[in-house]
Amino acid sequence: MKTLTTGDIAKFCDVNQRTVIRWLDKGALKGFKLPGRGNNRVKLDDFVSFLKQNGMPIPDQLAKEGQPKVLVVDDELAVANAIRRTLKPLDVSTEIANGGFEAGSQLMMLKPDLMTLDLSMPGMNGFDVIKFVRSTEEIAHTKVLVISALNEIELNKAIELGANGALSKPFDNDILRQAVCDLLSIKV
Amino acid sequence: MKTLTTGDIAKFCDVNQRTVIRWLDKGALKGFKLPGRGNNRVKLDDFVSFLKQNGMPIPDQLAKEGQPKVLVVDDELAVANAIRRTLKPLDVSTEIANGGFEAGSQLMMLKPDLMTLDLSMPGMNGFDVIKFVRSTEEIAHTKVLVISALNEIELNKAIELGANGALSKPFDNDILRQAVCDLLSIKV
DNA sequence: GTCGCATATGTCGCATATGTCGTATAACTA
DNA sequence: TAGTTATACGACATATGCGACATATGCGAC
Repeated sequence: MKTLTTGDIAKFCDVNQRTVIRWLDKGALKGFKLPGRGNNRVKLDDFVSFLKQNGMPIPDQLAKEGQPKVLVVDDELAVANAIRRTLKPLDVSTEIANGGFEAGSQLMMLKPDLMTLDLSMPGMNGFDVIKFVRSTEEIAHTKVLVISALNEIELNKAIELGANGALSKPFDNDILRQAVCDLLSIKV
Repeated sequence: MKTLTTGDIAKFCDVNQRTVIRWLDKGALKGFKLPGRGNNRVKLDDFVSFLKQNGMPIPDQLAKEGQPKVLVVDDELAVANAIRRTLKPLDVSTEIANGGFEAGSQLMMLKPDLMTLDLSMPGMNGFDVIKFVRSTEEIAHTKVLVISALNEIELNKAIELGANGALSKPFDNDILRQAVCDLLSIKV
């Protein structure tokens, strides 16, 4: 578990260390204290969410944590790779899950900002996945973008269940990029 | 009784080992010394209460409290329920995952102490699951008990890949209970 | 604009916690 | 047994928390 000291944070934010300590005292930034004299430590994740929450720039060194994470769920590796390739120009990190087990484990491990979801995969019901995401607190905020060859009616059903968007397969690259950017509030 | 060295604790807390020794000297952290040159050991329980007392985050690797958690992975609900029923008399909590997605998400969410695994499920390769568990730090300690209708050769392959045990389906209730107890070091 | 106020942030000094390094040796591994 | 790794500890360097005070910032009123 990587942690940061007040000094580290002061450098990252280009502020005085005293100020960081005050943020911690006030509770603006979440942290904990070592038993000695109460030296502060902040978990890397907490720091990154603090930065995001305040719209502060994320240092290059932490950029990997800062980039929005996208999980591509599709059992056809060719399709998954095509999606990844399409998203390449964007400032996001993408992971591929080509099976139900991988999808589930990666979803809970990465807690991605957005997942693209194929509705029809062997041994896995896409609609159930949407319901699961929406009802599981830790990932409830995850945007779900359905990419499916199913008809309009099914796509609408996905939206009703809580998906944030739906594209029919085959998809247009530009439209996919646009949809992802819209959902993540980043520029193309 | 599981104990930790100063080095272990230093890693967990992301602190210098020298500091851990000072905590021990000062009595902030309870421990005892080996007869040799006085190398320190800390009981796991003492370390956990130390973390709690100081409001420090507890690595989920150590979070274990209460009943051991068992995750039953099987696509046939009847089988899964049978396993759960068999384990009912034991002092464990059981959850069922009857699909690849559920298996993956529950595995990462619960981080169970033991999972029973059906090797042949639609859209999911049991061997890959074993490899995944063994190579993923957060759950590498999870015991894997394969329960499969496949032949001996396949079961052995599972063991070689890192499964902690393998039973052929249909299973004998007593043998299953015994296997689970052995792996979790609890009494029947 | 600028005046004034409330508040956030910067600066300084001190006591002390934590990090670093080197060395002798315990503890582990085969 | 021999070789490897981990550990304790002293001594020193650096970082940290905090109080007290100085300065900067945002913002409404005029």
